[in-house]
This record gives sequence, C-alpha cells and structure tokens, in this order.
Amino acid sequence: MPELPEVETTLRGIEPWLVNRTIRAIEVRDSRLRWPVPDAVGKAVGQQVLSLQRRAKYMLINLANGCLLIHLGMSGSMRVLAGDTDQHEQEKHAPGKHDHFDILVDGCTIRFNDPRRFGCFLWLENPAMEHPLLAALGPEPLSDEFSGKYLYQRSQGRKLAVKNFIMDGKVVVGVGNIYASEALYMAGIHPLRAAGKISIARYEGLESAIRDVLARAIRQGGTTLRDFTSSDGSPGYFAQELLVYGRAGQDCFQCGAKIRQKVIGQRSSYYCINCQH
DNA sequence: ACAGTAACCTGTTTGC
DNA sequence: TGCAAACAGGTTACTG
Repeated sequence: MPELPEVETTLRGIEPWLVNRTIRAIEVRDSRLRWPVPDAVGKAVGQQVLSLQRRAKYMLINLANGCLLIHLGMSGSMRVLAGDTDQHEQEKHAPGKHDHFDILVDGCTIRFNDPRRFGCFLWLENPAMEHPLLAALGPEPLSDEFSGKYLYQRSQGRKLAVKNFIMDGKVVVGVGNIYASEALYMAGIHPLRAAGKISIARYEGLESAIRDVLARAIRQGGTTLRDFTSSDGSPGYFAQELLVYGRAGQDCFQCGAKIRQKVIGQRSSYYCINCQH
C-alpha cells in the first residue's frame, strides 16, 4: 500500500500530535512484524519527541537518546486516537485484530495497524542514519541530489529493466510500483527498456515525471486503492489521477490504444506500447 | 557487482 | 455457491 506519498501523508498526520510531547508508554500487542519488535523500543518511554522525519518509506521519531523507526510495509497504516487513555477512552478505542502496537502520549494514542505484518517497528541508536537499513539508501527523489544526470550516470552498464532500476532503493528511494508505472508513462519510456540504454535527455524527463507524480500524490493525500487511510482515517484521492496503473485493457488517454499489463520483476506493470519506447 | 527469484503474511478478488 | 488459485501498495535474502 504505502509508497512515498502515503508515508509522507501519514507522517504529516501524526507529527503535530507527537512533537514536543513526552512518550508515556508503548504497548506492543503483537511483536511479530517483519522483524520482531525489540524490547528496546521501551527506551523511548519518558523521552520527549524532538522531531519526526521521513527517509525513503521509513518514518523516524527522533528522541534525545535515539529514534523509533516505523515502516508501513505493504498494508500498514497509522491512526491518531484523540483523548487521554483513561478507562472510558480505552473501551471506546478497543484495539482491533491487526492493531499491533500503540504509542501513547499526552492527548492521544498513535495506533499501528498492519494485516500482512510486512511493516516494522525498531529502536535505532544514534546516529540513526548509520543503521544498516538507512545507510545504503539512494537520494530522496524530491531533493536536489536527485537529477536526470544522476540517473544516467548510475544506469551506465546496467541491463535490468528501467522500471526495476528506478524501484531500487539504492538508486533512488520512495518510487514504488504505482508511481514507477505512472512516471514511466509520463516520460514516454517503456518499462522494459534496459536502464543503461536510455539517453541523459530522457532521464531528465523521467526525473521531472517522478518529481511531478510524487508531489501531486502528496497534495492529494496519497493513493487509496483498497485500504490506505491517513492518520485521521480518510483515504487518499490520487487514484482518480492515475494514468495507467490499474487501467489494463482501458484506453490510453493520449492515443486511445489499450493499456497493457505485464509482470516485470514480479510486479504488475502498466504501460502503452504506442506512447512508451 | 549484477540480475533474477523466492520469501515473509493475510485478506480479497478471480476463475473454474 | 464453493473452493482454490492468483494477486496486492515493500523489501530482504538467496541463487547463479
């Protein structure tokens, strides 16, 4: 479910409820996530939240003595349950089946739900960016480090499909299966084209397509295909702006040809054979 | 180093 | 209608 825009939407939703607040408790009901939730997350209790940030699809809650790292995996979401956790509120907010952990602060409970359990909840010692999960990540696609020239240089000599190339977090982070198809369509590049056989000019077009589609999706609160909701429970509205993703057999908006669907690197990909080369 | 595949897990949709 | 297979927004680990 969550790609960069959905993670950004979630982060923005929980941020004002956490910054400058003290973490009163962490309740882990089911520690069986991607990796077992370590007891060390308890180090956050009693600490004040300094800031929140997103790196790739990870959310980081920064504290003076380390940081809490959360990933939503394929099916994760977070909710803000307003109200202090007295007995009455506890009953009103009885945890559901896949509500695996809560972060309690004054004024609200932040609740993590993840049916498929591909998400994670970890404690990172400072400096968090040196943690193995974060250290090898490529640039943020909305930052100045990311450019067409950069993509071109990184792609030289590489034979894998360009779609797989831009979905590799060591190349650039945050481009998931939906937005990879969308950006390649917008840039007119066939998803199966070998990464190393694309000109710098076309990579510049791809760079701007990636920036554009991600920025617009953030503005719409992300894409809700089936079950993504932001921290107030509302869906994202970018699905109505999708140009190719999920549109197999429908008409291309540019040329009218039927949109194709093909599995590339184990993921469904959508493209127009007329408009993408 | 690179490229391709299997794996983690549950819920929903699709197809016979 | 029922059941099994296929599929789903991510990422790591393993293979050759």
